[in-house]
Formats: sequence, structure tokens, C-alpha cells
Amino acid sequence: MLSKKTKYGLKALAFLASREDRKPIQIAEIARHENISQKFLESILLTLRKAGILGSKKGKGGGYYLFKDPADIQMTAVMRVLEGPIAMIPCVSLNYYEKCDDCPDERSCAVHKLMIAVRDSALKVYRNTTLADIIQPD
Amino acid sequence: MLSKKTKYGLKALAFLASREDRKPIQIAEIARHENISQKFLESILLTLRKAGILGSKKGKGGGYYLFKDPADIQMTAVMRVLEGPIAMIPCVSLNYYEKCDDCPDERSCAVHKLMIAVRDSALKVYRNTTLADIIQPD
DNA sequence: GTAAACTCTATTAACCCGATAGGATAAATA
DNA sequence: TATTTATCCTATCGGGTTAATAGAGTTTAC
Repeated sequence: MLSKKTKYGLKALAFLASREDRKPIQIAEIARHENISQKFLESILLTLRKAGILGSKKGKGGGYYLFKDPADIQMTAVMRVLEGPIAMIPCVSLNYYEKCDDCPDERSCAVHKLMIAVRDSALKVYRNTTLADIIQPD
Repeated sequence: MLSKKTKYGLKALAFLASREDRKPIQIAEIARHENISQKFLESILLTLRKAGILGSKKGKGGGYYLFKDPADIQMTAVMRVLEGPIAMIPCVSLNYYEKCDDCPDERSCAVHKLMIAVRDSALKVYRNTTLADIIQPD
């Protein structure tokens, strides 16, 4: 399941990207527009800022804004920050590899094999999709 | 994240499929061979039986066995039974569709769009992979 | 009829998620 | 410099899910 954190984060990013200007938008406005709990959104935007995807400005006239052009923001980065590893199981994770305790031999593990295929297919989608792509109407 | 339920279920299926004969195998033997808590595995195998993927035989000499040929068991079926819907969010689920409360228009929703692509890529993998495929060595 | 094995329900502990609260910090402006 | 605006950060909490365990019930082979 996609977490609400990721869902809200994506929606917020899409909202920011859909604005022509790059002026800071306040949390409250994003929350209102996307029907998101403001306090929860606050923590999500903070995460995205720490990950270098958003910039922020404090004080009056402050808010959040995209750091890069939407076409330069890959879904791989966004998903990793919000949802965590793209792999469904640590033993096939590129960035967070971890061995299974119970598995004597990865090469002959059926789960491993299947999950490699799933990971690769998801990666392909995330790598080929940018923020610009998902705000376009069909 | 892949649940342990799914992981163990897949391992058990792979173990059953790797046996040449189709005689019933006891839970205890599968659990031992795959390093799985026997009681937990018990409930998983029961689920797979109710879903028509496994057959069982009670009493002495009983156990679980594959109902069909491994090449006829698609991962779509297994994943749906063990892990649930393949879609990461109900609004893009083929079999368990549900509208988001907060989303005024699906067609213009960035999350929707991305998740459709992810779902399709996962489906492609699961549909093209059978139990026979994942027990083969590379 | 007895032992072997699946069936089913109930319970538990641990963990994670979504949400909220409250104050600290920083910037703009008058 | 005082005030207002808005982000920053930590802590907490309820509820739900997951993984695992326990135990009694039922069916079958021999």
C-alpha cells in the first residue's frame, strides 16, 4: 500500500509544479487545496526539503517551492524519500541491501528471483517518469 | 514491503513445486526446510488451500500438495491471495477499486497517473511469471 | 481405536501509521 | 526593535496491522 505520506507528498509536489511561478507557497494553502491535514503535511514537506527536493523560506511571504525544474525531478528520488526503498524486500534492494536470516542461498531463492523482476519493472517506471510527466493531462 | 506471510507462502509453494512427485508434504517438513514458524505457516497454507492453489489431505500420510502444474500457477493469483491487491492504492485497483475521499477528479490526479503506470508494470511481471519460472536456476 | 495430520478460533506482543500539540526558530516589515 | 508570519522540530497518542503462539476440534490411515 502507498502510504498517505507518499500520496500527500506527491500531491503537494504536483501542486507546486503546476504553478507557473516559483514563489514560495505556504503550507496552509497547499493543505487547503489538496485536502490534507496541515500538520501532517508540514512534516512531509520538511522531509522533502531535507532531501533536497524542496526549498523553503521562513517568515512573512515564506513557504515551500521546488528546487529544480519539474522535468528534472525523477520519481525514483521522490519515492525513495517518501515511501522508502523501491524493492519490496531488503535482499533485492539496491540502496538498502540486507540479507534474509532464513535464506541459505539467495541465488536459488524463488522469492529473491521474483522480487528482482518486480523491482526492476518498478524502477523502470520511476526512472522514466518525472514530476513534469504526472502533472500533464492525458 | 513484502509481508512475511507472502514471503513464506512463496517459499512453501516453491518447495512443493520443486518436488517431482505430487504426494502430500506435511507442514512440519516444509517449515523445517524453509526455516519458518510452523504455526504461522499453517495459517498461510490454509489460505492458499482456500484460494484453490493448494490441495490438502488430512490424517496420517496427509499434507499439502499443488493443485495444478507449476507452469499453470501465475504469480498474479498468488500475490493477490497472499499480499492483497497489486495496485498500491485502491483508486487504481482492478479488483478492489475504491475512490479517494480527498480527490475531486481522478483524471487530473498526479498520484493516480503514476500509480496506474506502476500497477501495469507490476501486473506485466506477475502475469508473465509462473511458479515454474521462479524455481528454475538462472 | 489410536496416532497422525490438517482445521479453526482466539489471543498476544510488537510494531507502524496517521494525526495532533506545542513550542523553538527564523525572517520580514513597520 | 517589536511584532507578525511561517517554517522547524520533538514528543506523544490511538488505532490498526502483522507475526507468532496456543489449544481444542476434526478427519483419515492403518
